[in-house]
Amino acid sequence: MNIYDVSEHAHVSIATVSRVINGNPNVSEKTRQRVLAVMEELGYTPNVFARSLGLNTMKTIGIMCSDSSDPWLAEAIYYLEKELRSNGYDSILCCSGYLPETKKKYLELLCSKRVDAIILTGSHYIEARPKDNAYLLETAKDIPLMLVNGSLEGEQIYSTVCDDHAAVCSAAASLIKSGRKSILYLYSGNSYSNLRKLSGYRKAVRDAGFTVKEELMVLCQKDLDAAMEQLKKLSSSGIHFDAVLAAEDILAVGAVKYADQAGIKIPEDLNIIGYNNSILSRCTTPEITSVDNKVEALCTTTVNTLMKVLNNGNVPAKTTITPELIKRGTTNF
Amino acid sequence: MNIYDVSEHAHVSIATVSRVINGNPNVSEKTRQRVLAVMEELGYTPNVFARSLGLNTMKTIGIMCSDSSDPWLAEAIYYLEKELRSNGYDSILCCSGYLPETKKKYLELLCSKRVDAIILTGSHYIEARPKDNAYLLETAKDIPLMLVNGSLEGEQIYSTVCDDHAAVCSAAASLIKSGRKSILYLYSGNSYSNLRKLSGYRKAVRDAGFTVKEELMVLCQKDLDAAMEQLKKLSSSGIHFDAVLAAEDILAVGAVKYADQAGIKIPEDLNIIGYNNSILSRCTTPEITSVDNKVEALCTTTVNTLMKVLNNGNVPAKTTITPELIKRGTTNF
DNA sequence: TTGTAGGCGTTATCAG
DNA sequence: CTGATAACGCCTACAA
Repeated sequence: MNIYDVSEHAHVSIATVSRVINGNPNVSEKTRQRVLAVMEELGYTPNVFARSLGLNTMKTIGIMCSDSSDPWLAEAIYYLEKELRSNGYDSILCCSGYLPETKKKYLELLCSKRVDAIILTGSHYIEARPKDNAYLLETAKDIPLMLVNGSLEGEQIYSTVCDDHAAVCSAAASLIKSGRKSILYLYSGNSYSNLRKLSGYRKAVRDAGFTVKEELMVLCQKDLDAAMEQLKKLSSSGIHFDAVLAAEDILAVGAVKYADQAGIKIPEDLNIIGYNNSILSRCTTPEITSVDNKVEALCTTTVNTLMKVLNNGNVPAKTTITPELIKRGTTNF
Repeated sequence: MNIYDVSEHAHVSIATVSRVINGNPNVSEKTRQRVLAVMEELGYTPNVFARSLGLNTMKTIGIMCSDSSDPWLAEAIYYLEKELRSNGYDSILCCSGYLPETKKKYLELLCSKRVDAIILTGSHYIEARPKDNAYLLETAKDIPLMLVNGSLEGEQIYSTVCDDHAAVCSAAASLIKSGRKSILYLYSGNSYSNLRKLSGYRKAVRDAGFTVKEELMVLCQKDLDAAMEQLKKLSSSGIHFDAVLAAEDILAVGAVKYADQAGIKIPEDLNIIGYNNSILSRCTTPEITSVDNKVEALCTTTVNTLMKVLNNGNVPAKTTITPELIKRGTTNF
């Protein structure tokens, strides 16, 4: 079942059938109707492979992320796919994990599939050392690269980010203003975004005239139990804190459970702020104050930008979105 | 940059280059090395579009789900993509929403993309009335359809399901055995899976010699606040219950929060069981006893079956996986 | 072991 | 407005 069959049944050439398929106006209404009728009758569908070969595009975007089961990334993927599809694009999903080698390998794999562009979702793709990002610049010579919540400068690289630095800085400032003296900063990695958040924390502490204490900035696995254990250990080793500012909601949940077990009152004796405003922040009692970093806005902006790029439009290399602090029961300001 | 360029530079025919690309043994080692060197030097990558056209396959599977940001579906997608990729297949993601028309529309869309098979993820694709599933049978005439946690009989349709009926039945039985008299069953839809769960609940109640009360089987939006409000309303309207068996973890979280607010003690005065054993079940205090319906096993089994199908192997039309009750703090058995 | 030639199903360019 | 024909890049008999 191909274009020849249709052309035969409709008594026209394949060129005319092709014109009908592609909405070319240079076809008489009568012919168009006849061709459409035959296509319907034969149940004909154009072969996308042949079309791709000719046009050298499949109208498909690669969506890369480290782990699509992560709630934040899952939500991002949802919005990206939806937005891309409404623009007529398919999405090939590719979970790369967190290792540099596999990230590179999968990026190349996706490229070899000749996708029209690749969206790198989440902050895990940008490393602190420029040389670790070199492969991205290399890939971007071939196809556009879109970063969601990551930032990198380069030809054909477009970033849409949430201002994590400002968000953490302002959250920490709020805690300090409400009387908190020792804010524990809990984070789970050294990605660019994590470092930006950390620097936001440092700034807020300095701005308030306090000294930044190394022992109050704690690296911890991105895991509920790990966070609880970490806090328990810190506390019993004599480190005092009256607030926990977490770089991930799941760590904040760990903080709530730690307080529960230790008999510490929230928010009276301990304030807690999470990050991402995910459903996790609403499962605990009290519910967790959390930074909403606007997944949906990040994703729709990314896709809009991409569409302009693919249409050779002029677009900014970087768009910044402003996060918002959602106040709930774990803080008292 | 195509196979002709490579053949020229390597002083061989395109057939030989093609053989090297495809690992055909009928090439002298010397020639192979020369060709490989040229490919490397030119940075040649085979054009997948041309290849797809000839072979009539892109080695791509369509993954359909209603909403990829749902935690359970997100996890399923993660495992599916990973497993497919390790078998050399790409995944095109397609979120269809919950409406019958859009589900049908997107299924056809995916088909027109000539994917090798479609995986329907989650129980939302099977409706109670056979006529509502007719379009699936129709599609399966063209390509294999794999159901993850849904079951339908038909040519080229393969189902991998978790025994939801048994799981709910046994969970309810455990509650009854531990002395609970009035178990409220909270669910959020009328999909095939939901109806199976409900019937498991009914069975357990009947088996225990109790009468099944309609007012104890409550339909509720799949939402935290909706669940809380629903329970509050039921309670104040005089309906008594000493256990909540929820068809979704998020509903169980709602139950915990309801008890918190109403000053009801868990598990002494109220038992709660959730479903899916998602991270949500670990965020509350106490943590929620939940049915683990084995997402990973469901997904790897599905992909394994699919691979056999695509290799014309003989495979069962239906595989059932046994769920497991994970006991935590919201029950006392 | 290697090369030649035909086919996969479109789209696009011309010529009419 | 319509038709013939040449790409698009690869795979694979078949021939040598």
